[in-house]
Amino acid sequence: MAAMTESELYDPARFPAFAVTVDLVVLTVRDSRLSALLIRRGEEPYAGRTALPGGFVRPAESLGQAARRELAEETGLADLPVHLEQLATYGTVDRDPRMRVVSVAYLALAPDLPAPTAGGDAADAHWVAVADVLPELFPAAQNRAEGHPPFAFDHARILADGVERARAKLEYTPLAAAFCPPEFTVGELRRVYEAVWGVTLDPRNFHRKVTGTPGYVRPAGGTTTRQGGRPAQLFTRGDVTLLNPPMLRPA
Amino acid sequence: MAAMTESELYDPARFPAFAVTVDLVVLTVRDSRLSALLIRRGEEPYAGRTALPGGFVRPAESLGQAARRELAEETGLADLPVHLEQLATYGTVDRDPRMRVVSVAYLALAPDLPAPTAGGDAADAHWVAVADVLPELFPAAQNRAEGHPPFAFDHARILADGVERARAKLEYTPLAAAFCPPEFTVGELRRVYEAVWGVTLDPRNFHRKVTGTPGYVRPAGGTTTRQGGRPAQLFTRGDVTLLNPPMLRPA
DNA sequence: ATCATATATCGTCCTACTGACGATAAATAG
DNA sequence: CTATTTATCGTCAGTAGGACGATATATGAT
Repeated sequence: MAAMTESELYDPARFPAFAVTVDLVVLTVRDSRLSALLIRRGEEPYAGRTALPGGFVRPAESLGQAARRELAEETGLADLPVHLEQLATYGTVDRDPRMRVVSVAYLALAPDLPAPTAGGDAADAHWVAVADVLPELFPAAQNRAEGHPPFAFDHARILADGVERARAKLEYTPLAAAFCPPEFTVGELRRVYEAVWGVTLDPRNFHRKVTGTPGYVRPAGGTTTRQGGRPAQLFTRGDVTLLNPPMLRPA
Repeated sequence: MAAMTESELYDPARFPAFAVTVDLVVLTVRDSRLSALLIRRGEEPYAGRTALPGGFVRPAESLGQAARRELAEETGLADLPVHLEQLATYGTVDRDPRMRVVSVAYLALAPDLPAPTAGGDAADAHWVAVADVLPELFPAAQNRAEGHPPFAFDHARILADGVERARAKLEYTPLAAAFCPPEFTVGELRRVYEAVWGVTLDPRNFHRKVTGTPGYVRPAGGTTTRQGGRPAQLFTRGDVTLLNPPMLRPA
């Protein structure tokens, strides 16, 4: 039995080839709303449907390299300080009607970009508020229950998985700062949590929590009045990778 | 540009095929030690090296189905009540010298099995204490620093990633019970945490924590004296999927 | 039988963290 | 000049968690 399994392993004819793609869940916070970078498909299958940016992995690049390349192509900006991590891999038999495709999804968290869709391939990419396309992820908001356009492939699930991953990571890592510019205020950081989690947080307790968690943020020296009201101190990202104690989502 | 990308997408000749495999990180707790199911490779490449069980994904099965099939083949026991979840996907260009292989790793958590390696393909599979092959994951133990056999491919990293996933999941999910038989004692559950995290926990505080977390465990009615000492109450798994409050690893 | 030992379980004390919320500071809008 | 907005500091009570004492009930040794 074991020998037969080994012979099967090494016989490429018995194990047909797969196409491998990367799909990107690129999230940002715009106007206090969690938003995703989405495209509209121009060709079959699923022509006209909303989809995640992505593409085939090339023979000479690793999965992570493919994800970074696609990200640079779709956002039109290379070498961005965006956080990129693998999300999950999707390999249902008939998720693509043309051939057997295994898709490795990546999650990217970006600050609100100055030129969101400037580049070439990014011509048809645009930011969409997640609450408008997946309202079930924001039960607190009054869901207008509008019929939003269906997604291509299993991209609705991938996007939902990416949002859930981001929500979980905000709890115990300092990744919320990845949604902010290099210098940010406590209020801006709080609005990130509120947008991603779909909740409202007490500004006073949040301020105490952030400034009291060692290594989360470091004073940058200046102040700003970007948001109106009393000027707020500017901070930069700290150096910890794990928040202790963690930020807890309200039950 | 966008049109050219689309034409690339649909031209199978320009995007060569990948082989797709699943690799399994199967963990259990035996004799109070975290152990993994490992095999010894019989053929090149990496003949003689230690490796994770796994194999090629078949054309008609999904990734999860392939993982369950391999698990059944390797453990020799089908329909086991083991927890199985996707871990991560590894796709470095030259991780396999024969061809371009993308491997989707799965994490399985099992109670100590009565017949660990009974089945056919499982002839050369055996349980190995993780601390013996990856001592750097257990800095608290006095590392005997023995040269352990090197792993095939990138399986050392995959195993390490699986252990780290398991460690994290014990904190905020009731998955520790997946290492226990259907009925277990608080002490047995504590030894799971101690084995996986590589720490010692205060039995009194642990008992208070577990019995005080709503939905984690439910009294089964009987008692047992499996471990010697005063008889302990038996419990079964509760119905929550998220522990609140979570079990916290000692800093 | 008695004692040593091992495990299980309950309780106490103290500190840290958190949620609810009052109060003050400093900008802008009218 | 006043209302409004955002930022920041404090207070207070309830909860959770680490350290650890005390007791209960089994097995194994003498």
